[in-house]
Amino acid sequence: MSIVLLARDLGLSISTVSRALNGYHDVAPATKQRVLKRAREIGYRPNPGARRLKSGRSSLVGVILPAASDGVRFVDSVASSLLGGVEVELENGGYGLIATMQTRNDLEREAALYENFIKGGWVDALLLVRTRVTDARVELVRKAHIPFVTYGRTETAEPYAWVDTDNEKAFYLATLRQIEFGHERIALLNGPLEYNFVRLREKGYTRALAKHRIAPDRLLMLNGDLSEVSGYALCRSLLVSAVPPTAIVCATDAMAIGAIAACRERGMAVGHEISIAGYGNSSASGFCDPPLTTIDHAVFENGRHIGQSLLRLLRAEGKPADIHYLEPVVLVPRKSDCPRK
Amino acid sequence: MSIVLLARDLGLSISTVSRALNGYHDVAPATKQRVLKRAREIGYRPNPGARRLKSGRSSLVGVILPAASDGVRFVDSVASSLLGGVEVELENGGYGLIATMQTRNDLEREAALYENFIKGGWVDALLLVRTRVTDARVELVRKAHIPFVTYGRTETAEPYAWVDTDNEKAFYLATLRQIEFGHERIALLNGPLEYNFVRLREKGYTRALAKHRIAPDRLLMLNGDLSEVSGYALCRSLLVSAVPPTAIVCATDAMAIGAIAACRERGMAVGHEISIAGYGNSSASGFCDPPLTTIDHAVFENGRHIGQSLLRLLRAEGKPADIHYLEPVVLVPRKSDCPRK
DNA sequence: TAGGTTATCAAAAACGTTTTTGTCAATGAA
DNA sequence: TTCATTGACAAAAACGTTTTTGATAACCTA
Repeated sequence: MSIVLLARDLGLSISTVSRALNGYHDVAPATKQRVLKRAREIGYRPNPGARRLKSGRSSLVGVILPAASDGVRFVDSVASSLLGGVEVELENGGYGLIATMQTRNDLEREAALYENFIKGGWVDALLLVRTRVTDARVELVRKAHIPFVTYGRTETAEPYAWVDTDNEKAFYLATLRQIEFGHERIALLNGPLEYNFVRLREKGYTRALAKHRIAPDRLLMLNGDLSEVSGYALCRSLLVSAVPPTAIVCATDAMAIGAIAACRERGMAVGHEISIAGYGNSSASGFCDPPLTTIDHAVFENGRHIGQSLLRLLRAEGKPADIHYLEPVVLVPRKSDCPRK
Repeated sequence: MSIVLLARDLGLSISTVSRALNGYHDVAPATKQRVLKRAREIGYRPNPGARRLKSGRSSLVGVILPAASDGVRFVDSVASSLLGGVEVELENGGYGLIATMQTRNDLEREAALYENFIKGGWVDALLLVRTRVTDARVELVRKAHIPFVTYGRTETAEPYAWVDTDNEKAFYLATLRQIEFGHERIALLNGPLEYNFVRLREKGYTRALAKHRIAPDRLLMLNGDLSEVSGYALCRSLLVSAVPPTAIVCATDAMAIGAIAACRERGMAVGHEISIAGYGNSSASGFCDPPLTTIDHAVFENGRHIGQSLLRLLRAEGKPADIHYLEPVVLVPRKSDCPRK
């Protein structure tokens, strides 16, 4: 019964107080200031449940963070910066960010989880991360008529708002660098094919090969989860193959670090006898041996773009079809890759 | 107007439907089943705002994830597993977990953030992570009369519910191992002293030294943030000092990896000429060169304990003073540490 | 001066639940 | 038979907002 107390304290009606607080124009500037001041003094906080119930708005944006248990983590390295950026922008716009965890990676339960989260009515908009090539969530959320932006693109007919890193360019650059080093047998250690960014990286890789008329070799394009273990195992299998690659580009720095370990195990000098590149410019990438040539991209900035996009949608300042941002990437040359021997 | 539609559809009163849904005993078993069945068919979901408004319960537990920008990250490696465990347990108990981000590490703003989050009334209970030696949040949350459990302990007079990893034991073990290797000048690369786990690790370290009557040397106990960069810089400063250590125990695997890089730079063979140990058993720790001797602990299990503790508090099945869990740790010996030369 | 417009505030009706209180019949005990 | 008890449901009052609709006085304009 908080706004009534505030109103009583001020000798005003509840409605006037409410309208003053919400910036309506039919309240005198003087009283508006008086209300604002007293509200601050008294520490008044509108009950979000009541506000949500009446107005239908919660001033909250939601995100569901994918599972961590299956090795394909999101919460880890990237999310921290990304969500930080989102939060910073949303805060400026008077919105908050809440996240909930997705413990299992089960498509059936995923739909139910999103359904619950949306219909639950906790949030005014949604952020979708880790988009798949075909992603049922996009349709599900669209049907719920709730504004959303995706981090990463997906294949769908209808236009939607997205922010993405230029994965295709990243692997085009990384692969091109290996080709310019004289490599022809270049392996790609990629992630699970269901994810859209994995496809884009493959596309960038093959485009670079095509530019130099190198026929892509299916045996050199491997998929794992994004971890060190996976990078180690895949690289190991490559090294014992009939015609091993002379260069390897990896979908994550973690995979590259695993690959380096596999090479070391077989006595191959990475950065001399074999060329390896990673992706992400993780904090570890500069300190492994040899320091990793990798791709840097401004995740925090990306988060800010997402936040801004969400605000535009929430304020109906733009159509989803017009809201896109492709984050540039930059190659960070270090010592893990080298000219062909 | 959803429950009224359901009630009308069933030919029952709103109150009966509500009481059936909430498991009260003054509704006939037959009608209860009928209501439950129809509710499922129709996809009825009680409006959480209205429920919260009326009953004061939201069935949600909240956690505020500390800043990521200052290098002392939490969201990264640990939180992913921890929150996964929390979520799994809460789900069993009919509760959800929501998180919000703390973008800046400003104590003033932190208080306001917690105040807002609690008074906002979104959650029924709170999880506090990354506890400091003296932590104002604990008092703040206690005064708000909302159940909470901390991950990590703190110094406070009043009893509270906590779950913690045995940091003291971990560094006792790690240091003891170095002593048994014959080392006497053992450095400790620790985190920011404000955090309680940092103090506990220092305590374990000094206890091991004391056991073998080695006088602790303040010059060997360094503090940084938990990153590779920091580990690199601190190790570097140690190596150029008058009497460099022969062994280094680090507060994180990341720091250890940075330290290894510093040693490599000076041509020192880690695992032969110098002994280094990490903490956390991160996925990278097994793949760096040399593979890292480190401390493993079951973060996910820890999360489950937190979830269970929260449920006990929410159901008033226990007093905070009785709810404690100290997670055991185990040393994972690998190749980065070695006997003194 | 009369009529309409505007500025400022108030009254009251919602929003969708939960919970308190009440009703009514059936049951049991005396 | 009578009166208290119980079992199963319903009516209605909240919870704390926002929003629609009204009301009053002050201000214009002709």
